[in-house]
This record gives sequence, structure tokens and C-alpha cells, in this order.
Amino acid sequence: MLSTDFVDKSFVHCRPCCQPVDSLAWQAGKASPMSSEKTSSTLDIVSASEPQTPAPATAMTRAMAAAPSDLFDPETPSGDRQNIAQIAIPSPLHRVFDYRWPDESPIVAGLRVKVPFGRRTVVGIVVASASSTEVPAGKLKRVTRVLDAEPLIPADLFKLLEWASAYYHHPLGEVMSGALPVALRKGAAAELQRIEMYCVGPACPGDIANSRAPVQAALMMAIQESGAGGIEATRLASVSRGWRASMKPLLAKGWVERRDVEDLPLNTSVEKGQELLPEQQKALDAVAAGFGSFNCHLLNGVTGSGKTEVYLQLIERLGKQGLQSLVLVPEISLTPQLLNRFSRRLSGCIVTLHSALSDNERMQNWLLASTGKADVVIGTRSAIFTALPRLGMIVIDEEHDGSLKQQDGFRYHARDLAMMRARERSVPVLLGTATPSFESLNNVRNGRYQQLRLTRRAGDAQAPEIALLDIRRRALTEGLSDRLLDHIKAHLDDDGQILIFINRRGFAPTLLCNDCGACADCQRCDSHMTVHERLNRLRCHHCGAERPIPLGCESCGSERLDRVGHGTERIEKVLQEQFPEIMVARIDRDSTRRKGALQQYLQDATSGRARILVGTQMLAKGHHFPGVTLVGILDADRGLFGTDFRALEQMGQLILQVAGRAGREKRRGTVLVQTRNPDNHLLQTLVLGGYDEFAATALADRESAGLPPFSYVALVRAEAAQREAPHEFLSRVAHVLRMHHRTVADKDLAWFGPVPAPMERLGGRFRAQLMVQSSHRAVLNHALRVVVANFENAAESRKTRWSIDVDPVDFF
DNA sequence: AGCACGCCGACT
DNA sequence: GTCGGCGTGCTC
Repeated sequence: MLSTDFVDKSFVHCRPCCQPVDSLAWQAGKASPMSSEKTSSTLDIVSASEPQTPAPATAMTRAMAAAPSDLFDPETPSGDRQNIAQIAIPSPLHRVFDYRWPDESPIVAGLRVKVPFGRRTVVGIVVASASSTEVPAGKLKRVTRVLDAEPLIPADLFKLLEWASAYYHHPLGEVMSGALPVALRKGAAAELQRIEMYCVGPACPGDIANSRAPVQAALMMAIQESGAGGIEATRLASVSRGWRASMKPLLAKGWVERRDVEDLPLNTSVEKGQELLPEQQKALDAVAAGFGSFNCHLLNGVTGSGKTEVYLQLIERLGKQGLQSLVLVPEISLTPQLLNRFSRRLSGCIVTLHSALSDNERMQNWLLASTGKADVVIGTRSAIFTALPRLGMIVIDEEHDGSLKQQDGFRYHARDLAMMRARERSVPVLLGTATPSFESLNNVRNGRYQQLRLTRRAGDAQAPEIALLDIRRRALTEGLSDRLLDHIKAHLDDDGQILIFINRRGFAPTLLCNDCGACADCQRCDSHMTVHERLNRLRCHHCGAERPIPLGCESCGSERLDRVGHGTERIEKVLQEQFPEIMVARIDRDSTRRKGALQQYLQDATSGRARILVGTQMLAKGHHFPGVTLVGILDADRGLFGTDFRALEQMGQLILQVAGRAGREKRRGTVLVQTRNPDNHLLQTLVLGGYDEFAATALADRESAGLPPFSYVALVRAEAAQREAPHEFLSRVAHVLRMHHRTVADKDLAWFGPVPAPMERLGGRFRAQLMVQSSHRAVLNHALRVVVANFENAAESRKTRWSIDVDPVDFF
């Protein structure tokens, strides 16, 4: 939604931790309306600026304007020695803490320090220096230890974090701490270890494929594929979690040799890039023309049109200029295949940052990036916080993907942070997707992004044909219409491969009693338990609660229980019964929990061994199934009646993403969407007009409703053990907003609620929310700042946990 | 958030 | 008599 690159300047440039945004306006001559309200009102509303302390002229203030090496000027006049350091502490408090500096070393923003905090010792980040403090001498403590010789957080990243803290209203200390890899956050020395490399040993037999130890064989394969230089230990983690155990015998046998090195050997056997189609070439040229300055291109390319090849060639060019590239990808697509493709094509050092790495590996890779040794960083959302001294470009693949937004704690959006960061560093951003987010499309429309289109699929594969299957009054076999079954049969007979998509795990979403009508509910959430037949258990998909499937109804004891509705497990079973001679593979979070299971299924799918694939949206993301000729989507209707305004957007993206799996090679694919709403305008637009038209129509609806991206929205969320508490808390928030609203000249502020969350009870806690909306970013921000100022230390903040979600992606 | 202090209930 | 429940106060 937000296009952070165009938020109001006054906000962007404010000093979030020291200087509230509005004080700038107030200093500029306007009397503070807030303070006048305070005197005339009996209500005790704290203005946003009050708890803040003015910013001293500090190292950081200078750092803002200076290059990292000039962060600190040690030639400070002697009478004015800056020996007070302001430290951001990982705690929910929206302020910094002053400490005495322990020695003569310069106080530099971005250094990590160990400090006593309350009754414990924590790792904090130096934010600024000062020559005096208002903290009484008796309270002022001394920094225990300075952990870094050089600031761990360089100036540009520091600035980004300060900005993010203010924008998302999350405490600076937590933002900074959260941006670092866990090991560094805990105070580990920021030292690069030698890189652990494995290569083929002298005693290695030629053929190891028949080994009875599959992990050993896989390791050998990976090592052999990597060539003479060997392979880094981090990359072996993707082979198997317990790869070290399997490596031991290989080392003992002499099949493998370990060689620790200072620098990664250059990849000497780089494959040549593919010949680009004219569209790809045009896109490449357009982005390359923008190197060295801030700009944003939206690479809107249908599935299979070769977006990755464009990234690769751009990264290659930057590499030749000695510049680093940062590539953000959804967790799910960070598969070994992607990494292999990158490392086959690029000669430089590629590191990854994702959740499967150990704390130490993550730190090492982060340090490789921050010392400039890594040329390419491929990572998930949080990789946006990597220090990159030679940054040349940020690529965001699948920019529409919801996983770019953190959904708890510090609720940032990596795309928006990328935009801020790129602007700061004067580098281009490239957003790639087949189904752009509405925010990005809107930014194309208003000229902020340049759109580049890739309409042709590689190898002349044709775009699939999408059709709606009206299933009203049609015979359904366990959720599959007879017409869909006919199509499946025809495609099987024609040697095709079929993908059935249903966004529901488990066997059946409800267990219903035929006698009393009661259904098996989750005891901790307002939701039903899902039947998992294989496990013979009921599971709550919201809180994870589990229990055995009861033999009788839990309220009346009747044994006449019905499993109502359909999930992947059930569809798999039905299809297996219908086509007993065919291999059906189910791919969802349950079936792939086992380590390596996903890889196995994907291999079955790509090799064509599995003729029918049943799965959830896991299937829709990034995987390539060349043989798929028919895609069936079973529960598209759910997106039409979603509780939040993004449900529709997500449905459209999902249908097209799934559709993109069909017909990638020679045969044209067919996509059949089962629906009970074949006349629905938007569904029709999607099918007949494609994503662009669908998006245009849906965007128009959003505009007339005043919803994002046509207004700015934040949610104040609250949860507590008692049902009433969150509502009461949010009523007080609303009251504060009302008071605030009266005082400001700009009336463009609205709030709705408090209302119960769409699922009020979750995990045994009751939740409510308050939506705050404005058509001006600064107005919304000011209001949120007032909320934080008033409730940060409020007594009710104790029993009610609350948080602010700026630009929420969903309302749950 | 942590972590202590502090004041009331049911236990070795 | 104390172990421990969670209310409330504080963190430079």
C-alpha cells in the first residue's frame, strides 16, 4: 500500500527516537494545539511530543549526513567531552537510555555495547553521544563493555531502522536488536570464521549413486556437482538437517575432504546466460539504465516468462562493477534449485539468509555480506536488514507475497523498507511478480514505478485457458464435480498431469453430530477442529490444539458423526479411489513436515511419476511442474466472501499463481475453477480479462470505498485473557483519538471500532481491534504517536497486550 | 519484555 | 510456619 518512497517528507526526515514528527511543524510557528487542549480539558491526554527528549547534537546527527567512516570525529573540544552514550535497549519502551562511556574510545552510533539494565545485563546499540544528561548522577550507569571496534550497523542501515521504528511505532531497541542475526544480538563477537568447505577426497569411488545411505549419497552428489573448489557447509544444510552426522563417515573413508578457507573460491565454471527474448532484453536495459540512482521497476511477467534470467543478468552486470545485489524471496521459494541456479550462473560469492540456517551460519553469512565479501545475498524478509557496503540493487521476487510482511512483533513490510533503503543508497529496486500487489499497480499508475512486461513464456508455451465450472446443482463426488472428474480422466488418458488445488489442509474441516448438530470445536479458539484422518486426530489450525477423534459426539454421545467438508487429505483419498492405478501425491504442510518429504514429492511431481498432485498454496509458489496440463481449483468461492478487503486480491493472485503451473512446456494447459458464483463480476473479470483487468476493477472498488492504497490504515490490536478487557482498552484508545482529533486542525482522521477480531478467541485469548484511517500518512502517524505516548506506561497495558499494525495485510 | 518486591492462600 | 500465586513498579 504505502509506497514509502513518497511518504511525507516531514515524517521521513524526523528524528524518530528524539524528535517527534509534529514538533517540526510546531516549531515552525504553529502553537501546539495539543498543549492548549491539555490545559482546557480535564482529560489527561498526553501529547505525542511530551515524553520525548530533544535531540542533542550527536554523533548520529552527524552520521546522518556523513559517510560511515566519518561517523565520529575524535577531535572533540576538550571542555565539551561527549562521554554520555544514548543506547537503544531491546525492551518495549519507546525511548533510549543514557550511560556513561567507559573509556577514551569514540562513541559511535551503531556500536554494540553490553550494559546493565535493571537487574540484568543486555546488549544495546549506541544511538548517539552527548556531553550531558538529565538522568540524575546516582541513576546513571556505565557501559560494561564495548563489543565492536567498528559500528556493526552502518549509517544507512541505522537510518533505516530509526525510520522503521517511527513508521511502525515499534521501540527502537527492539527494531535494532531484531534486525541483527540472533548470535550478534546476544553479543557474539562479530568475527568471520574461516569458511568451512568440503570437496571430493582422494578415496572417492566414481559411482556413489547406489549407496544405501541416502543422505551420504546426496552429500556426495552436492559435493561432486560443486566442482573442484568444493561446497560451503551452509549449502549442505539444505541436503539434510542432520548432514554433519552423515559427513563423518564420508570424511573417515576419505571420500570427502574438509578445507577451511579465508575467502570463497571464485566459481570458474560459470554457465552462460540464456539468450534473452526482446521483452526480457528491454526490461534488462531499462533497469540497467537506472543503475546508480534510486528508481523502481515492476517486472510484471507471467509465470515462465524468465524473470529470474533478467535478475541474473542484472546481478552479473553489477558484479562486474564490484557491486552487491540483495535478493528477497518468499521462504517457500528459497529452494536448493533456486540457489543452484544462482551459483551455476554467477561467479561471485552468494550467501543465503533464512530460517533453516543455524544462528552461527546466519551470523557468518551476515558478516560476509557486511564486510563486502559476499556479492549476492539471497534471503527472506529479514534479509532487508543486512549491512551491504557495496549495494547496487535490491530485487524483490514475488513482490505480492504476503510473507514480506512480518505478522507479529515488529510488523514491518520488507518491500517498503527496501524502498526506503534503496532511496537512501541511491540504488534501484526491481519488483518481480506475475500478479502484482494492488499497491504496486497503483504506484505504476501514478508514475512512481515503471512497469516492465514479460508476456511471452519461454519455449513458446501458451498461456493456459481458464474457465469457470459452475457447480450449482451439479453432482459432486466429495467436492469434485462430475465435469471436473471427466476432465481429469481425459487428461490422464491423454498422458497429462493434473494439479488439484484446495486451500484447506486435513481431511474435513468439521466434525458434525447428526443427532444434536453439535460440532467439534476448539476449546481455545472460536473455530472448529479439523479432522485429520491419517493421524486419527482433531486439530485446530489456528492454535495447534490437538485431540483424538472422538468415537461419540462430545455433547450428546451419539455415534452418528459426520465429517463435513473437504480438505487435501480427503481429496487425495477420493482421487486415489477414483483412479486406483495412478499415483496421487499430496503436498501440504502436513505431508511435507518430514524432512526431505517435500523434495521427494516435488521430484515425483516433476518426473511425472505422480500423475495427480493435490495440494494447498504450497503448490502455487514457485515450483515448476513441466508436465501439468490441467489445474483444478476447488474452493475459489471462499475468496469472494473474505472478511477483509484483501481476501479478493489474494484470491485473484492465488488463482493465477496456481494457473501458472499449467502448460509450461509444449501443451497448452487448462485451468478449471469450480464455483457456485459463476456470475460474480470479479471472478468473470479475472477469467475473461486476466489479472490486469481484475486488478483494475478491484482497485476501483477500493478507491470508492476509500480503502488502501487510497487511504492509509493502521490497526490497534489488543488481546487479553478476559473477554471485555481488550474492548475496554481500545475504547480508551478511541477516546484518546477523539480528544486528539478535536485539537488538530486537520480533521482527516477516522477510526472504526473497537470491534472483536474476526476470530475473537484465539489460543484462549480474546482479541479486539480498532482501525485508524486517514488519507494523509502524517496525520495517521501523528495519531498513532499520540496513542503510544498515552498507553505506553498505562496501567491497563499490563493485563491487555496491545500492538500497532501499520499497513496491515490482514485483519486477523 | 524481564525481573523483583509484596502481600494473601494451601501445603511439607 | 514457608512455597508460590500474580498485581505493580522500574529499567539510564
